[in-house]
Amino acid sequence: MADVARRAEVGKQTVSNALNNPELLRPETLARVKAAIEELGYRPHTAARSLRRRESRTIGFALERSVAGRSNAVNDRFLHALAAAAGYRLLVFSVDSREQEIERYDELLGEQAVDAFVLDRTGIDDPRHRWLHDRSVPFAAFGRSWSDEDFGDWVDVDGAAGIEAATEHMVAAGHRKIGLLGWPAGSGTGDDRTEGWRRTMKRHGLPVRGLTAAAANRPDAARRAASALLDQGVTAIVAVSDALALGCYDALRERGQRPGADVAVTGFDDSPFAELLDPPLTSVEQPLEGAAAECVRMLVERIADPRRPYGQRLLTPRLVVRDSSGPTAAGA
Amino acid sequence: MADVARRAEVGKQTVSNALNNPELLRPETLARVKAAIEELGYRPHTAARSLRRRESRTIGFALERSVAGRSNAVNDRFLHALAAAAGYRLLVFSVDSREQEIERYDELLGEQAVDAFVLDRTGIDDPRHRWLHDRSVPFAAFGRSWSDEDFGDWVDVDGAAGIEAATEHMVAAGHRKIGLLGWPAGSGTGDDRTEGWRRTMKRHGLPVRGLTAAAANRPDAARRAASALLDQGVTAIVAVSDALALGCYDALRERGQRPGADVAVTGFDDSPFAELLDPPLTSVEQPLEGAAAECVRMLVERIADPRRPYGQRLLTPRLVVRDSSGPTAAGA
DNA sequence: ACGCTTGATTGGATCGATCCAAGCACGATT
DNA sequence: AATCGTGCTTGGATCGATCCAATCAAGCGT
Repeated sequence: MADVARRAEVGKQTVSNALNNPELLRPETLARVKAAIEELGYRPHTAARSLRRRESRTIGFALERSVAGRSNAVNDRFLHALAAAAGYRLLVFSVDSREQEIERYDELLGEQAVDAFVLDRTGIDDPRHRWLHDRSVPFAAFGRSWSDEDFGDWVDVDGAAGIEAATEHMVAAGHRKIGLLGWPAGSGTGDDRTEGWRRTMKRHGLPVRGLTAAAANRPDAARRAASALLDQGVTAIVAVSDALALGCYDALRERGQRPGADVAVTGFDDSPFAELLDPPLTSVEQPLEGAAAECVRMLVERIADPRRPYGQRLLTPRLVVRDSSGPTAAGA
Repeated sequence: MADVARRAEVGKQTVSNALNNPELLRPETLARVKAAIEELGYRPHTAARSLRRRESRTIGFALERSVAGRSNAVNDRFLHALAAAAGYRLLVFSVDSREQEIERYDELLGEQAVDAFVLDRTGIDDPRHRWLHDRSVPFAAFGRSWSDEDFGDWVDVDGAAGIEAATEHMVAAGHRKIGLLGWPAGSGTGDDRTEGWRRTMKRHGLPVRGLTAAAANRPDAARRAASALLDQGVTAIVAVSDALALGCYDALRERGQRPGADVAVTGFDDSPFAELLDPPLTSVEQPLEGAAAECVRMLVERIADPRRPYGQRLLTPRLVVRDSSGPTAAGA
């Protein structure tokens, strides 16, 4: 910095102002300083700046060990968008469990290596929210806070609205007997999505009784559950995950039928394999980039004003229509 | 730190030594300092340490924008393992192109925010290697350096060995006419994998002529290519990607045949959906954790001794056997 | 008992950028 | 023309940990 100051024939403080409060400088001086910075390729030293400012301008994000069976590809786009957060760096650390995650929070905060955290995969009565709240650490969660005391800012995808879009799509294609393939009751996410189907059916005066089945994301269980729905004579199945939709494919093939042609099928998540299937799977795409951007926005606002009330935001996902849900209306 | 020193009744330098050169302290003093650190919950300030030591102990990793069609789930496990690198932090930043990636390198190095980089998805004549090499920036690549001048340390998965394992598995099950479903020639990775099949077939004195087909990772192209192989009367197909294996599934079903039962199929990458398929897909699993660990190991060694010769390492992947490749030997 | 060596401990200077308060120049006002 | 005020610029102190050189205590041999 001293070199830049000398070259621009100003004091070092003026260089600092040129970077942090450019409006304080006379345009002419500012230009001279900027030129010197450019010529010398000067960049402020991160550590020195953090030390003096008492902030790291870094966001921490915990990467949990991949859980088998649970789709992790979701993280990928989200992470990319998070990393693109303007003005902040992203420090990624890995944890094997919830408890370890909080331990690492403690470490990183103690070392002042991060200013805030972004949380992922929130659970029921997630201990992280309270821990961070109690210490007034800024954080934003991707995934709603499933506890009664609604600590913290969060963004989530409106699963009900996503399934609603899928169901509407089926209705518009002429289907009337539309089954829902869900997860066993009790998971907040799954119940939320199921509710989207139920309310859409009711709005259209369509039947819901006996038209739901549930299974975990395993191929055999999903196939059996889908089979049970087909036994009810449904002409369309809305699944709450792509893995479950895959079970529908299997169940249909078992009967010599074809997804899309004989029975319409939709999934959820728009996994990478959705477009690789035959027929390609219609699925609900999560707005991960939007969610990441919203997390960062909330974080920035919270850092600016730590006392503002907590905010929440639901993002509406988008239905990606492919061949598995049509093109022919099967309900004629 | 001053507080800790006061509490332990020593000078601040002694506290520093307790952390960085514990062997310099009398055991008794060390214990007293450690106790004080514990009681006060003291943690060294990252920025201050970086400033003085002139190193950040942070590794940079560029996350490229997800390319549609290309599996990104691979990154997930790799990233987790990278983040677990002992003694180093992981700074993730996002880039949209190769050129932008180098720009960001320049920025981060200028700010002294990172000490080294880990590279991913290396390409032919990758510009990053030379750029980093010219500036003597420590780096390690996941993916071999495909250029003649072999700049840089790298680790890669031995694709040929992986396909070899898959092919051997087929041979052991009694198959003799084993087809290879590859990518169009010209991709280093694809050609390497194809070579693994060829050499295994030759070693066993099995035919290779007319038993290869190629397609990109798109469902229709893959299905047609797989169909061509089936026309040749193969009893087993080794595919160089899971997406291509999916094409085999489709081609078989078109003929009323079943993967695993009628014709054996294997894929590559062990994508999350491999075990969701019906039948579950036998696939070659990449040792991503090992690759990440090896990258970090190489990086640490290079930082310790910047002049040591560049090193390379090939890791052998593991075949995950599921139902698509058996259980019945079809070659009888 | 004394000096000497070894080993642990101490205070002071330093890394690079920012904050603070004081200084200077310039233009406007009377 | 002198004074005042505003706005830009300046040097000095500071953030927290580490490096350096000097000091101090203890242990050993003579």
